[in-house]
Amino acid sequence: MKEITSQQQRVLDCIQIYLKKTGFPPTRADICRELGFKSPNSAETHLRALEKKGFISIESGASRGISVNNQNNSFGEDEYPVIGLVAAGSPTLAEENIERTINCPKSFFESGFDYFLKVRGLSMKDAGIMEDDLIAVKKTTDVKNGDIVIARLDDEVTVKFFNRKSSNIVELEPANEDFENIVINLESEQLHIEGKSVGLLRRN
Amino acid sequence: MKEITSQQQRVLDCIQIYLKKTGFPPTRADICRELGFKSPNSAETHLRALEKKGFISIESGASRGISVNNQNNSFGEDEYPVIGLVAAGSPTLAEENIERTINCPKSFFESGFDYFLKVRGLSMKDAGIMEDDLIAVKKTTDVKNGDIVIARLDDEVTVKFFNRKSSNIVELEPANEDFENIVINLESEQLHIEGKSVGLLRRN
DNA sequence: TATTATACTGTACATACATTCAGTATTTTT
DNA sequence: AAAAATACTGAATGTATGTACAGTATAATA
Repeated sequence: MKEITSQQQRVLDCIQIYLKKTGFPPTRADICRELGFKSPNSAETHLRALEKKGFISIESGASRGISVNNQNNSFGEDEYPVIGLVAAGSPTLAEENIERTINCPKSFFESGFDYFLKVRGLSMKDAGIMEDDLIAVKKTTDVKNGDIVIARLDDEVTVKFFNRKSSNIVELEPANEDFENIVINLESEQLHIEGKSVGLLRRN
Repeated sequence: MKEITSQQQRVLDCIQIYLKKTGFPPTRADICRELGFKSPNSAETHLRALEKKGFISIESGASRGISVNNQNNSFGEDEYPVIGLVAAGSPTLAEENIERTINCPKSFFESGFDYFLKVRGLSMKDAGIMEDDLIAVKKTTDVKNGDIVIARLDDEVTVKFFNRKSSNIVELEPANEDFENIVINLESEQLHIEGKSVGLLRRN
């Protein structure tokens, strides 16, 4: 996506506002009226520039044939992948790990998020995380004590409470008395923090 | 909103699919092509019928000037109210009970839903429902044993498992050993089923 | 320095489109 | 039994609209 000029941005905004207001795209004349242009060709050239830069698509010959391209990321407008909590291996966004995608507004979980993780087992049940729940995961290594983190030890991926005991000792704590704390000595073991939970989605 | 005929529904669906696919509404000719009509007037009359019944609006003279009216309820396209679980009184959609609204696709929870209910207390914690969780509630009285229902007894509203023991006896079962079952004799007590849980949303 | 992109005005024209009129037939409502 | 709504075909028409062509001017690249 190339750079956009301020005037082109005005035209793009105009299209989106018009769409929201009326439900269909503007004509060249509509854009001129909204932005004060006196020639339909002013709108035309801006539209062609926006098309060339990939911000919009224009259906040739069709009246009002403008559509705004909203593919900001590779997963469509608001499509987020659902990844199964595989016992071995990191939860990657590789296609073979994606069970499906869920359409969900970007701002749905406060701090933004990157994907859904489907939970296996009941090790976090006292934290209200049940089997097959979808955890909204934000990819980050910046975690604090008490955060629910997605952690990888060797090839094992788990969801647990994070608790740094000292500079070298981290405990991963389940929320289920049937499970035991995992104590990790960072000097002898490798711990990867894949991200943290910023929300949860359950569908009955 | 008046009744819609099956053919009118096909036209309405056609408009929405076309919109999703192209980003702008169809022309009369487009509708004919999609649905196999041979005269643009077939589309025209259906559009006028849909307009008359309030399903769409038509901007006179404008090409592709069709917009779909999605104000089924008073909360905008995809805005769902969040209602606090008030100890007394039914969870109504009265404005004073609405804490805020959440933007969320209509199809987000499988069977559709009507509002979010903010949970108070931990009586359902073993079912993974924690304090301040938002339960997606579908307004219905059609509940089965094992459903998580929003029930009202006198002026008390609770979330519990539903269990009909006999034609006159219903038990509302918490998911927490610190709480006890509520046994209701329908002959002597009034039980209102406000709806049932079709999902859950938690935001950290 | 030449060229390309940006940012317009203004005119013109073919066609994409909405819309009306004239029919036919079936079903639903009054 | 009459009237109105539904569900079409087919033809005709005015205009709404995309788009090309001819200019002017400034800023950004090469």
